[in-house]
Amino acid sequence: MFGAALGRLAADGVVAIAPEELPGLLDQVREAADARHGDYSGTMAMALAKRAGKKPRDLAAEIIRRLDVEGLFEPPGEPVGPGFINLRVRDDALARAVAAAVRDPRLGVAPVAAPQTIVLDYSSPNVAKPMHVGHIRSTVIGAALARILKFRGHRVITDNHLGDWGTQFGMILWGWKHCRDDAAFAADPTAELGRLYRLVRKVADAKPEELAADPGAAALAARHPDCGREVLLETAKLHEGDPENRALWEQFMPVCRREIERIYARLDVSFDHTLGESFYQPMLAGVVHDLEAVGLARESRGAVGVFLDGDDKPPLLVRKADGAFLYATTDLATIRWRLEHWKPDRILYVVDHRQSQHFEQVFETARRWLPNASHAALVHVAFGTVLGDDGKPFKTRAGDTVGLEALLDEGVARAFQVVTTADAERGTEMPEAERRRIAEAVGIGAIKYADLAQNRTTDYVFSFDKMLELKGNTAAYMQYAVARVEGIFAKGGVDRAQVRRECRGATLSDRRERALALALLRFAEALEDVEADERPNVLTAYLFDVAGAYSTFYDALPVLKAEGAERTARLALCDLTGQVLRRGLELLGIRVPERM
RNA sequence: GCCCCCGUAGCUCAGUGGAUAGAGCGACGGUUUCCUAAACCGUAGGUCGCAGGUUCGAUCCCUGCCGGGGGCACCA
Repeated sequence: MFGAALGRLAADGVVAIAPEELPGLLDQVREAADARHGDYSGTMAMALAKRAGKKPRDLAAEIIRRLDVEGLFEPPGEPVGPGFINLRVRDDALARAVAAAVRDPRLGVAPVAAPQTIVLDYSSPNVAKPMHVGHIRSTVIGAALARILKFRGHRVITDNHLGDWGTQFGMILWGWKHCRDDAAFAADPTAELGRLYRLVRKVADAKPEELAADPGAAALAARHPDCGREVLLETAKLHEGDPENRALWEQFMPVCRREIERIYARLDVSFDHTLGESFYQPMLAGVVHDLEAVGLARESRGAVGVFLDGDDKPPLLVRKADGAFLYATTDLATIRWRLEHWKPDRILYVVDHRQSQHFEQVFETARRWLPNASHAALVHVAFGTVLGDDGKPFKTRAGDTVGLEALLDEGVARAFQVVTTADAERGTEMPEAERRRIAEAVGIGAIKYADLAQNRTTDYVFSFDKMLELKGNTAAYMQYAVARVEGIFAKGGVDRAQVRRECRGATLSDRRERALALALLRFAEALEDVEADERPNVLTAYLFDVAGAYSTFYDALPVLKAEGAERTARLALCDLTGQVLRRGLELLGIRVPERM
């Protein structure tokens, strides 16, 4: 619409506009900052005025003169302020859009015009150690992005790049050989492997303050002063194909996998593929060889590295002096394999921001090494560190971290308390089994939401109290809005299919109806913005907006007691609200109870 | 020493070129003969770290400085 107007503007010789700057100018039509100014406003007149040799307001008037609002907007009035072109969506257009969206399975969200193949790499825990709170961000953000991109119409391939081949297995192997408890392993293999990992890690690191706090580890460290080196030896033996270590690895892997699968099930997280580091192990020697052959990598101080920025800057090491490969080697092998087998347009890595330099180096190396790498966008979707209440990083290696499962349990337990209290006060007498189900959805939803709602680039202060708060900007607020929608349909015995059929268009006489309708129809914009910079918090902000608009609407206007077309129209708004919130939460990986 | 990220209301954080900078929590004050008050409405609270620059316009872009965090060859 504006494109056509600007085209006519150029054709009429008012101002020259190059075709490539058109998208930028059209981007200058956006949601108005203040509802009093209308629904959307265009600001391109100010940008173009100088070049046109006109006052911004006069140029805005020229644009308005050439604007065909196509029945969607009220004809714009005079330019406002320095040259804003304010637009208000026509009520009848808004009403028709609501009627169309309410019976559209995609809720008015058109699939992208040019679908891409996108590989999404997220979660990627080290399977030898228990999952803890530090794993939640990559897992939850990655899974949400996967669902959103898929819904947008892309071909999404999710891949869990498991850490199943590194030094942490050397620790378990060493522990198994020196201090295993067979009875404990028989009873609970996961717990025993976890114990071994934590114990050996302390002994191998031999940090005085840690050992002082753990007499058992200290005694072991005293007997095995060379533990650190021996652990690396065990790792190297595994990598070289030593039969004993290989057999133990085969024995441990299913145990470790079962453990993380249980947590994924509880988080509603899944993957199309789980190709861990071990999968690429047979290709690593070839990777180093290739890099050397094309002159990218060379030997230095016994190791082999890729020197990207001259000899002064640290290289990207792909082989250690002892012959072992590093995670850079694996990452490069992974990129090559993915490009070859999946031919993606984009590969997204949802990984801690502390690894940004690593990814810069790996991506740059891949681009120089693999000709087809330049056709794919390699993107590090970085997120901030999970901090404790004290503001210090939640380090796996620090010892006493919160286990992920214990965290989920606590969230659910707190939610159960709230559900039970609310139920008692209200006298709804929900059976305990239902209250447990609701608590699971609300508790885990709260934890996921707290993570997703924050801009991923900033550090994330983990706090039970904050994430389990069930009021305000939380999953529970949205879930509650849906429950109130359901309440209306249940109470009124209303047939939703009939409402969808019969709705000819919402009557939008009240500003609160109008605000809700407008918010509901911006779903597609929100999802588009999420994709633009891989930020799920754009979607949480949007859903919070919708839920807020609905709460205001719900509080002020009767639905079931309304009559005729107005009743149908309000029911349609309720129905669409329920559908948008449900779909939005589903895309974030958050369950929605029928009532709460 | 080099590189990256962050400094916005008492607290936790959105917003990243546009009109009077927003939300949640906390504080204070209102709303329930009415579809779930886990709600709604209102009030108070800000030199957007500091200083320059670019721009018609800067919290947002550039430069410098101050403060905080992180990373910088054989862990991942």
